[in-house]
Amino acid sequence: MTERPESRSRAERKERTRQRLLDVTLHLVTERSLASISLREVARDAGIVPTAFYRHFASMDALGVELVDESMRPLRQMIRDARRGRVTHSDIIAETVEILAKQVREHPDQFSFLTRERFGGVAAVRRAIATELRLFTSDLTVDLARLTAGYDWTTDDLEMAADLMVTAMLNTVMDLLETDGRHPEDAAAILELSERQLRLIALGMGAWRSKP
Amino acid sequence: MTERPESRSRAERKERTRQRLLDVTLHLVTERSLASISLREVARDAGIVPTAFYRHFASMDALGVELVDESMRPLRQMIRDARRGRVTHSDIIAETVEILAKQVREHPDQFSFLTRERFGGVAAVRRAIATELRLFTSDLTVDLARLTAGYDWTTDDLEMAADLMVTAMLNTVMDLLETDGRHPEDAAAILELSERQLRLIALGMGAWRSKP
DNA sequence: TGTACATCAGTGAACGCGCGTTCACTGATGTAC
DNA sequence: TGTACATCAGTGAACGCGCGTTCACTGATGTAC
Repeated sequence: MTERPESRSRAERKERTRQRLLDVTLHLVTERSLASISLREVARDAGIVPTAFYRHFASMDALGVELVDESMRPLRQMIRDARRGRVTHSDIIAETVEILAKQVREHPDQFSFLTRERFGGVAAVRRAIATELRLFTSDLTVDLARLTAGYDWTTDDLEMAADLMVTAMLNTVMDLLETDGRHPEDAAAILELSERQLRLIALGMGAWRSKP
Repeated sequence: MTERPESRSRAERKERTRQRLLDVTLHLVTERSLASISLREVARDAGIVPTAFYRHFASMDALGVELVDESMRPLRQMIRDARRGRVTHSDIIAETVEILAKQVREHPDQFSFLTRERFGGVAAVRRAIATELRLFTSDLTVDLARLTAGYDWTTDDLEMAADLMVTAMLNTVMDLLETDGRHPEDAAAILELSERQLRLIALGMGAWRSKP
């Protein structure tokens, strides 16, 4: 009845090793860039011999691209939370920043990886992140369209505003990650700053329609 | 009368080699991150033997910190241009974006280095860039204070707005660098986007004072 | 259920390579007299 | 101006190390009969 981990199927064991490789790399990448992490180092930390790495990934770059997918999960979860949140909270901006803070707190390694490698050395990884962020901006544009229904905003203008908001939020994420979690009062100040910035953008949007 | 380069003084020759090391690294860093560039590679490209590198810098990290100083020069020039520009141009935002585009066009390697290593692997370099950017935001805050004289903006709020503008402009820089200069029409679209975003922020600032 | 064979995740030795750093050196430039 | 010595940017051999990748392998798990 009670199976010991060793008795799992070969496929399960392989999947576990693969996941360990991803986890270990994500952990290493919080302190140094992906480009400076070696295949041997990752294999060592995952408890396998370097050559066994190739049973799972063709190269560290390939692993990096997989890691983008995995790291985007909390971001996608964030969008889902945000859309649900809007039903329960009267202040959309405060709610959004709260959700952002929660996701960063719960998945610091993933956000660290994404913001760090966004302009890092590996082209394939950079491209994968850019694509995912564009999808994120897209979703936000749709939400903004819903909120500004009735006003004479063009899709292009909404996209522009969404892009600015995503930029501001990514900057918030990077600031949050730099506080290291050792100074909670710093984190609170950053979140307050972020909230004010988003509010400033929202005010700008309110004034926008009266302009040509 | 006409001295050949070989006849320069020892101090001059040393300075030239040092500059060559910095130039060569800046060029290499546009394609890969600083952390993945080797001392030997830099020495090779600069035309000296690896051991001679130590006559100029204690390590690649030390060279990186020097490079921050050097790369910040176009940014400082930008501020000077922007302040002068305000006398000659009626539209501050259009002028600012023009100046930004000009500086990025003229010094792509420096901007590439700064935006890339801003969250890169070398802690000392990251810190040096953060410090310089904070000074940049400071200067912008002073300018905003001048522009909003008479309104009831607090310094804290001005700093918040300046921070958002700097964030937006850094994002513009990164987008510009990604177009590679091969598609001038892309660059024009990015600059138009940037201008609209800054205008949105300015509108927000106009509406801000009527809020608590 | 038992047997014979196939699969394949992980092993371990070996390779050639570029790395950072040490060291004693060379020879042109600079300085003191 | 000429000579004797000091300085020091750059040289070249050497080192030990970790790297990515190859290869033939092992032995537990899976499959066919």
